[in-house]
Amino acid sequence: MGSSSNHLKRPTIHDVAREAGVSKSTVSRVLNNRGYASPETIARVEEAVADLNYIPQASARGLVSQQTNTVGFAVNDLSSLFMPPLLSSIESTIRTAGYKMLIATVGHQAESASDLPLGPHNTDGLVAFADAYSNRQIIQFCEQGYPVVLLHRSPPAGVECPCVNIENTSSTRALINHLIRVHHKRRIVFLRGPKDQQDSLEREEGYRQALEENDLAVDPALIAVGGFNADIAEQATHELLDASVPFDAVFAGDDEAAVGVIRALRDRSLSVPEDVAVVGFDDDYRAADIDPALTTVSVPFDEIGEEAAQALISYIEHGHITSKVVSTEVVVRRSCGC
Amino acid sequence: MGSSSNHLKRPTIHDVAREAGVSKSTVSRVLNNRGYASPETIARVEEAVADLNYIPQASARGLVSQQTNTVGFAVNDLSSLFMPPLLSSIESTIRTAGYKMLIATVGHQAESASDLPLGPHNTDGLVAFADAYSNRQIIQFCEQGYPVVLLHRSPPAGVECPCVNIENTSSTRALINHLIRVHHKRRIVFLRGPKDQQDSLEREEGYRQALEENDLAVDPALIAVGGFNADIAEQATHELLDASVPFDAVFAGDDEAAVGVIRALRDRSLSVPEDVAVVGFDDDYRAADIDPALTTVSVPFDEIGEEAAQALISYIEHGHITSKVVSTEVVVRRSCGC
DNA sequence: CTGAAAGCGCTAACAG
DNA sequence: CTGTTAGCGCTTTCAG
Repeated sequence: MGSSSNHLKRPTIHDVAREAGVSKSTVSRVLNNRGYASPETIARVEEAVADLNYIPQASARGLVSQQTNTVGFAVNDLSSLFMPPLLSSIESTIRTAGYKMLIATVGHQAESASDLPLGPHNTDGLVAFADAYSNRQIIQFCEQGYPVVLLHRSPPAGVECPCVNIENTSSTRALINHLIRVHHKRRIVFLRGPKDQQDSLEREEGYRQALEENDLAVDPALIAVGGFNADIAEQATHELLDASVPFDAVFAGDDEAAVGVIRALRDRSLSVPEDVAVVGFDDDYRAADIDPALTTVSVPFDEIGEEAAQALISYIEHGHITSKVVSTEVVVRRSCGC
Repeated sequence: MGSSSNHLKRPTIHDVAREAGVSKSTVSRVLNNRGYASPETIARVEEAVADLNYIPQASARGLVSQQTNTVGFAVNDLSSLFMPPLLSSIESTIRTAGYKMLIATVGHQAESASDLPLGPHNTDGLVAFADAYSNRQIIQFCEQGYPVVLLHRSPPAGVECPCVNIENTSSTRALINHLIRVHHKRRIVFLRGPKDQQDSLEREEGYRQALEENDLAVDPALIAVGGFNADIAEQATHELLDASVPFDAVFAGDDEAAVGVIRALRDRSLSVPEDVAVVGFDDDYRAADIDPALTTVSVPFDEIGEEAAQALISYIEHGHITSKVVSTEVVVRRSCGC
């Protein structure tokens, strides 16, 4: 491997030292401005650095300092629509703090340890999205004292670990209440997200609470799986229709799924919101522009990303462990009937 | 920095060697399966590795091997809607090839070299999106023999460098021809993307060619800046309307801008496509679901990402330099009048 | 088949 | 204020 054509050897600190007529340690000192150095020495070193176009090698620094100045971001799927704001805010926050960002999609399976994609061997800490890492792995990280911040999930029992979550239950309750009280919907479908995902569980809880509050029974026939995914939700909607389960509204679990539900409904010549109201969760990029404009719950992904990144940095640098639940808010548009 | 609570020291190769009763070199050999080792030695080492939960430290490996097994992806903006498929395909391709992915947004300004976010000091190569890096920097990378693959842009004059681009001109020409020939549009606005961006330039060229082909003059009053951005495009549309420039169609430059154009038109009580046809470029996530469904040009971002990643890997590992133009295709929906 | 020894590029005491 | 001296954890000749 690594046999490209013309590899000009990159200059080392030694070359800079020679060029500037000083020792390596002096060069190191001025580069990290640690300790004093005479103004003219500094100038000579800086000139040599510029001349040779010298940049210190990250692995050499990392080896001696035992820090990578890199943080990881582990996700299950990079292609979700809320990733752009999330990634963008995390990246900019950690960059401002002087770190680099290593990204990996983690399949929850490849945990043969030997090829852990992100961990203490290559990062100073990481943000773990939802169920990218297993409980076992998270516990192990915590016990090792390796900084991890959980995103969209809570710590496993018994470990203390910073996390940032969103408010799911009460906003879902408000959303469903709107459907029931304002639009007089009675048979509301709920589409679950991926199995055991905390957001999905909490949204289901909000759904149940709203029904209860209004003395509506929870009909198991109205609960299906949308997987936070348009295709799965589209399919699920068709199945509900095929089974002749009567319903007058759908809470799709998230916006992605809502798009699938709307497609299926249209396909069956049902109109939204007249025949069936559809609501989502996330208020993603497209929510305001699709037809009909989607009633949903807005989630400030950029704020979440910034909080998570900030929490990680403060954990890494000061050992502070801080958690946060960011609030969300119902956004009423046309798809609910308004 | 780095003073978290309870840092249990991670095991080193030395600990594994002691635990397994062999030397460090033997452990290294079995871990990288280089050279022979007796089956029982292998077993003992593997057991020790598992027991101690040992993972080799990336910087130590990198220092000695002079490879990081990491590639960079440099973008100007992580929050674009085509990032998810692009990131996802790049990440999965390079992960399959055994690399990690370091991501950075590069502001084209912070090139004080000393803090180059991605470069030979921390990666084995990188994919550079559009104008994330300046010509000067790209040339320097090439001269150093540092592998760079350009995405959505061509190499600066004089350097040879793999790149993957999309077909802009002919698909734009086809798109505009459709507006002219099928829908009899005569005054078609073109909204430029970011200054000097190659995609924007090529799309403008396609626009001009189509007009010429149909003996229509290019009216400078119909060319404005949409910046590949909804807000800017919305604003630009309002300005055109305010200036009473007559037009019957808009090619927004990309889908993002098209959404902004549609918003502005609606705001002025103009109907799309009846009063004004609107077309975009990219066929992003929302294009099919907005109102009206957007006529656009579909761009296979996942294919592009995979090609770029593949090109980079083959450059890094074999020194092969291969370029590619991926083809795009007009997708006719409702917003053009169909 | 395995161990000893050297060194990757850098930083961090410690003297001067 | 600056140079000398040790390593950081790992891979890799080179002997055995």
